Amino acid sequence: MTNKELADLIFPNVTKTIEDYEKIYPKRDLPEGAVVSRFAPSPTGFVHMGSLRSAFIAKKVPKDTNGVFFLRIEDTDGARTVENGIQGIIDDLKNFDITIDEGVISQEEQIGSYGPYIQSERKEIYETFAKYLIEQGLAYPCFCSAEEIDEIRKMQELNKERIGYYGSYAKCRFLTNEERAERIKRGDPYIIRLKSPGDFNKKIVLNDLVRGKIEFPENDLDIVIIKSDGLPLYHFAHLVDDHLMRTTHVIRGDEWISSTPVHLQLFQVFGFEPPKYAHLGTVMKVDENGTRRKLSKRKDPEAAVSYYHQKGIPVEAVNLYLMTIANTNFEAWWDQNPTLGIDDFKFDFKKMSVSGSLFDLEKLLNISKTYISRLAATEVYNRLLVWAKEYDSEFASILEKYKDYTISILNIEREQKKPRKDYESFSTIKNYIWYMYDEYFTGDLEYQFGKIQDSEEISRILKTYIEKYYDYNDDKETWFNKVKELSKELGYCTDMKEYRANPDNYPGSVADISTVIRVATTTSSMTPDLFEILRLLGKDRIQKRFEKFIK
RNA sequence: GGUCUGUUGGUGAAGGGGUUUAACACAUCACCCUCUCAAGGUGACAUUCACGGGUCCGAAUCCCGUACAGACUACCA
Repeated sequence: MTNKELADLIFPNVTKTIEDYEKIYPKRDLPEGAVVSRFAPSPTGFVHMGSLRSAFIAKKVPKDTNGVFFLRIEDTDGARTVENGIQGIIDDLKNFDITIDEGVISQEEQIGSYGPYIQSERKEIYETFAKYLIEQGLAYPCFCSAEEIDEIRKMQELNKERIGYYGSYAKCRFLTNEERAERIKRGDPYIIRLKSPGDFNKKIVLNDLVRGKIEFPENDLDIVIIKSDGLPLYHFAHLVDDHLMRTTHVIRGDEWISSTPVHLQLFQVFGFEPPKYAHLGTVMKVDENGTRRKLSKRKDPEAAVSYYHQKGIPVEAVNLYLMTIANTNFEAWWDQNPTLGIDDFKFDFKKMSVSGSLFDLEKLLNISKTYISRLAATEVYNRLLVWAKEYDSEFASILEKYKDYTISILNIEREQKKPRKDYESFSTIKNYIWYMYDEYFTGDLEYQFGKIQDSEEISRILKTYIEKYYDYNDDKETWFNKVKELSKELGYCTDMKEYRANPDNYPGSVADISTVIRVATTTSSMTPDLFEILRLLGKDRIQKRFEKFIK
């Protein structure tokens, strides 16, 4: 029995050939140096910070080179697939401004002419490639059961040999085509394995874009290419898809590095030019007990990309952070080119850290703070509103009701050379400005007075201030001079240097007087510029808030 | 067990044989500025690059070994 006959027996319905597919998916017509890259997750639901980082880089490189970035869904394992998993991935990518040129854009819809981009829809293509291999005698059906494989492994462990289906352990490799055909006809379950041409004693070199030259022994394992459910295994799907989709760069996590010899071999067997590989270090995190470990979707809320969306951390800030951990020279560049954005920066694989970087939420928040501080107040308002509409509808309605007022609040200490950096995310803004709204300034409030606690004294300060000194029309300088006059009248020190030198000579200073006014109007001793706050609040509200303390 | 990879301050890291007394950034601390806070400014923060050998006039940088960590070693991706 010939290999061709065996191949026809196994894949009777395959009518197309590899050549046919080469024509259907021709070489891409792209400018010199254009990179075609992809993000290829399993539909397990959410995108993890580490995957987002991969997706970010996989998108960035084509963007820099006028190439193509596509999204492929790797759903060949039913056990991993989650309901609405595809939608979850699409949403997460969308939320982080990772737009695709080709691929899956919704549960039902795909764009691009190199599809389908969902692996379960490509079964026929994989079969065509597998059939070719069988015809060439480069693949064979394997009838070994899970138990048999298990036994082989145990024996190998016992003999301290390399584990796997190879050499003389690859029992089904030695079956004749007649035996194979007979068992297939008999209905024995089987899978398809590659007849590996590799030699473990020979070396194969991978030129990784991030790590440089890595030497491996050749793969001599007869790996599974088609499972019993008829779907391909990752390695085989990668070969078929990335060849046909004309991927030039495979950018993926470094957990794949060990299987690259298999992938290289597969490309060699077909005579295809392999893509370039870039293996990215794992994103780590420090555990409670101080050890490093992979950022975990289960244990670390900050690992889920949706966390940032919920927190209202601007996408740009997350991207800026990803860029700083992706390319070590980005931060310095950004510092020198504050007006330029990520798009103006050219990514370089050589400027990547090889070992896994530690995920630093604090640094991300710092970047976020800086980013928000550089936005115009109206921009902050608009984005705050978008966030609030999704996560805090009560706040959203207040924001809408007092639009101009809110913008003025957000503008405090903003339009200056070094803007104030208070807000790390949209979700925290409310904590900083709630007291500006009467809707929130009700009920039992907790006032945190400073040095001056005596209620008689507080009453006296506020009463004198509002009756004698306060004038809505004062400018900032006049306003503060009046606070000083008030302090003087009540016996407090108006010169901070003098006060610090001789604190015992005074009951307190102008700072303490300011604090009383500040706390009475806001409950907090820590606020932005008090003059601005008083001006925005207006006399009526100030008076009303003072009443609580004036006897 | 095998195969790969990595290890520079609290963190991200630069530097790949000699102008590095190890850049820069985040964090921390101190001081300054200052009506509070934030911001900003100034300064402090690794006598040393996991450890042990070797090569060299000279090593964080090259070589060997050890330790530790991670990945892979599935009909998962």
